[in-house]
Amino acid sequence: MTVSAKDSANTAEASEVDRVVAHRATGVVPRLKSAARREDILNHASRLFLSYGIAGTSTRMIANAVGISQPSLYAHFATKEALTNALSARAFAGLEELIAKIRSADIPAATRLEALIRGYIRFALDQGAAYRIAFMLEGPMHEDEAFNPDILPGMQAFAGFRDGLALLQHEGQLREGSTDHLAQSLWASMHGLCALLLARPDFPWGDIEAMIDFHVEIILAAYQKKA
Amino acid sequence: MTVSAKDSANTAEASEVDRVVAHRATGVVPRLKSAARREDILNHASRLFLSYGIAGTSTRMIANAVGISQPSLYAHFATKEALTNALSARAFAGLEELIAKIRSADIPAATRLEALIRGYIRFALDQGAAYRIAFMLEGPMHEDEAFNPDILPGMQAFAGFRDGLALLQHEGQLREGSTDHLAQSLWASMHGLCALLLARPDFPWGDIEAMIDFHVEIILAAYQKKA
DNA sequence: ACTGCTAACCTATCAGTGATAGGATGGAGC
DNA sequence: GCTCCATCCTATCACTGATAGGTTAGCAGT
Repeated sequence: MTVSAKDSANTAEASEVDRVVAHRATGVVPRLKSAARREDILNHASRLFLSYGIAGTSTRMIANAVGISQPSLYAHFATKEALTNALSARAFAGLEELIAKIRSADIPAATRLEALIRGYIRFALDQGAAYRIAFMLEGPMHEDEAFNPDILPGMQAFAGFRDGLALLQHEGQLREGSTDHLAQSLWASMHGLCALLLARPDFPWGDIEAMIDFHVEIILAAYQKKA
Repeated sequence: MTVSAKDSANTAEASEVDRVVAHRATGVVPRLKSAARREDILNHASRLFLSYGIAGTSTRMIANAVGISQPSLYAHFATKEALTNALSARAFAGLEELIAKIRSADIPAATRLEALIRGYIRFALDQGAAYRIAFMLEGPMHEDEAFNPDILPGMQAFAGFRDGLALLQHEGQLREGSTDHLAQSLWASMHGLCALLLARPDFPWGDIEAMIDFHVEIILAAYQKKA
């Protein structure tokens, strides 16, 4: 499957390569300032990751899409992993913003928990590639391994989420107990659905929106303060 | 990080390579019947996956560990993916058995749900490599893609889990509603914790066993029939 | 005990991958 | 017009998964 995916990727990118080469010949792919080129790379990588997966997208495919040589990528990112982490960081900044907005939003406290949960799930499914990078890729093998600061963005977003829960708990909207335990447990419940939907889109889920609604209702009831 | 992992893998395996080469010279690595060799390969691959990850374990590392040449692996498995799937299948047969045992166990119906949940979580954490292969690797990119029959073992285990829930529901132990929705939602809740613990062992989880207990209690209450 | 066949296994090699070394070049500032 | 340096390139590396095709160990039949 990996092979066929790579093959289809190559053939699918072939026309794009031709186009880019043609552009190079006529000088249409201009030199860009570092920051702009960096964004350019991230945009193309993001699109390719969605089509061919992260492992299935080679640095050469990204470079071809951008219209530069493969080694030129390394002027902006030390490794392919750094590139994926940067992509993840950019996306997670959006989630952090969303969570902060919900946390201080002018909506009833009673519906803020649901807004947090639905916001998280929507983000994960919309930004599948970034979400995979932060929370689903093969990371360190042993728990005593050094904490990788590159995936901090995801952790920061989670911290914002936990703070939101702490506030809700203070307002009496969340059930009692260790806030850390509650945050991690709720995180797990949300992540489970997102991760399975992303990893196994071929599973017979039925109506996915209905499934999400069902799950959200159950975990809402589970973590909300008992009436 | 991938690079360092690979490097440490190579150096760590170096002594083993030497040992194997020495064995070859004296003819101590014998020819094995296909089935035995296949099990041999799976055993070594399983061990290596735990240490270096799936992507971080090359076919040459596996072959060296077994004591055969790298191409010889392809007499038993068409691709590396087929090898990992076979490994996953072997492990999931154990989960299926466990679930079937719990389903028909001579324990009170009231505690059978908890047994199912704890059995699933324990299996996922114990058989981390196999679990990753079945439910956490980058799979098909689009939901309309052909269902991959190689990961059937995981799906079969889930089917057994769903049947167990259907029985519990019939006995009045599970809350009402679509059994499929309930099974998928509960699956998601369990998977979320397992997936996060496996993917991010470097997260400050605190006492992991306590975290598991906390999560299990919450989802038990969420899916059990209301008293 | 010899022969022959087949499964098991090997070496050599392939294209593709992430990454590095070192040289070319074009545009901004004097 | 000249210089300088950020930008970008070609050439190459070690390693990966995978394939082609030849070698050999060991068992079956005589």
